[in-house]
Amino acid sequence: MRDLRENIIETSLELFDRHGFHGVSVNEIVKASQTSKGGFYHHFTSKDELLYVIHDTFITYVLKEAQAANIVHTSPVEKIQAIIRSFVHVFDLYKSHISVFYQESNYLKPEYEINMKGKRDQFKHLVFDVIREGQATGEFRKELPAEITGMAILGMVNWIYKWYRKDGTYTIDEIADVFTDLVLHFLLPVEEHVHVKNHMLHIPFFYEMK
Amino acid sequence: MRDLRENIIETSLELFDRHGFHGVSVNEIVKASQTSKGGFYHHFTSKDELLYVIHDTFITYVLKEAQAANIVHTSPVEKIQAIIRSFVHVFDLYKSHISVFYQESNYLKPEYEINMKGKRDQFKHLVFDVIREGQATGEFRKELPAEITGMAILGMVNWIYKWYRKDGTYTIDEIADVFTDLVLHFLLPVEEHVHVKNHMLHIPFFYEMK
DNA sequence: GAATGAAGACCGACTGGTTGGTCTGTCTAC
DNA sequence: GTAGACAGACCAACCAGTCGGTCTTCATTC
Repeated sequence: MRDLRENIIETSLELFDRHGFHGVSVNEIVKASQTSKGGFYHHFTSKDELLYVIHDTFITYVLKEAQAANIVHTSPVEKIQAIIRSFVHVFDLYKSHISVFYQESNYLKPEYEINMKGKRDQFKHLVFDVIREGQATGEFRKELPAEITGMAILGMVNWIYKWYRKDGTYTIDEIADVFTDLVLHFLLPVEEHVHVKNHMLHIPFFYEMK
Repeated sequence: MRDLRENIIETSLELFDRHGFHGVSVNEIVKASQTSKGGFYHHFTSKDELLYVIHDTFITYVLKEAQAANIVHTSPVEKIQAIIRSFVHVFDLYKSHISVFYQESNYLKPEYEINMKGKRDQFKHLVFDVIREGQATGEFRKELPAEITGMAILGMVNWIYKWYRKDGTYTIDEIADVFTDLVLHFLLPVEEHVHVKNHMLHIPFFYEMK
């Protein structure tokens, strides 16, 4: 029980993940964290603030990773691969944060919500921009509407929180491999696929199988 | 105010969509529906049952559509197109049902939850099976793991509820067009893309543009 | 190096308001 | 006259948050 604040966050995370934000009362959090009402409200101004802190932790991480990938790499093909890879990996690190986030984010008080929405939008537009950039250079199929295609990517990755299990059949790396492959297959023009391996950051695990 | 039961369902749907299941009390539902506690509990045994009814309405529809598509069409390419198309279209019909469903389904009492999970799993496996079938006939890329690929499809489509607006830039038909195109691009072997138009149920709207 | 005191960490009984659900009863239709 | 449809006062449970108080830590003073 080193740091009570951290302890409360982790305990609530488990509880929220299992029963949802509204399925857990402050009293239950307090009991599970082996502290008291006083202890809780000493560290958080409200139950809502706790929710906000959970959200912010993970979304700040995602955004930073994506921005880094955007700077490190130059070609859109590499960028989109790196973004998907790091994005998918976040689910390994912050699975319960993300579950809570998507299940409860619409209950956030306005003052918190504005902050969150900004970061989410930044990330979304980063993805859109990479797609548009790839279309401009001719590396990606020009006929695809960038917004719909972008939302397809965000959707398939975000949905991971619903089904991914750390002890499941596939590792997060394998999922990242497949997702990157799927996305490149629909982004790249058909003629380009012959050369696709030259662009690849690494060869997906399933290319040797079957 | 013909049928009070229907009235209550539709009113709550609007309220839940805006404030979430937990953000709306039975008293508020009752007031908005211009009835009383007695009226409400005459038609529903609990607030949870109302949630269940909302869930069941839409998921039963999705499943029926997909099963029909699975029977009507014979080739996996056609099947997957039809399933995606009908799946995407559900968001036009049942947007608020679906929002409530994904935001609150984990609060469902066990007795309701079991029923729901069964139908969801049926749908999921239907998608998996179509992919495996296509791989068996050689129409789809054999190297892709069917489960991950299937979850990618389910994810991108399910995510629609987060961003689709009836009065948005793109119609639901256009979204279905793009999604079907994306999916076929990653499912079909590269060599097959030259012939892809022969398989297509219809030409996507964006193929003529740009 | 003992005494002082102030600030932060934490405790838990308590409160005011709300919630889902009940129950008695009335009003209508057949 | 009986059964379903609805009304609305009522209730126990519970909830997030408060507040007066204690215990610990540690810099400051003599």
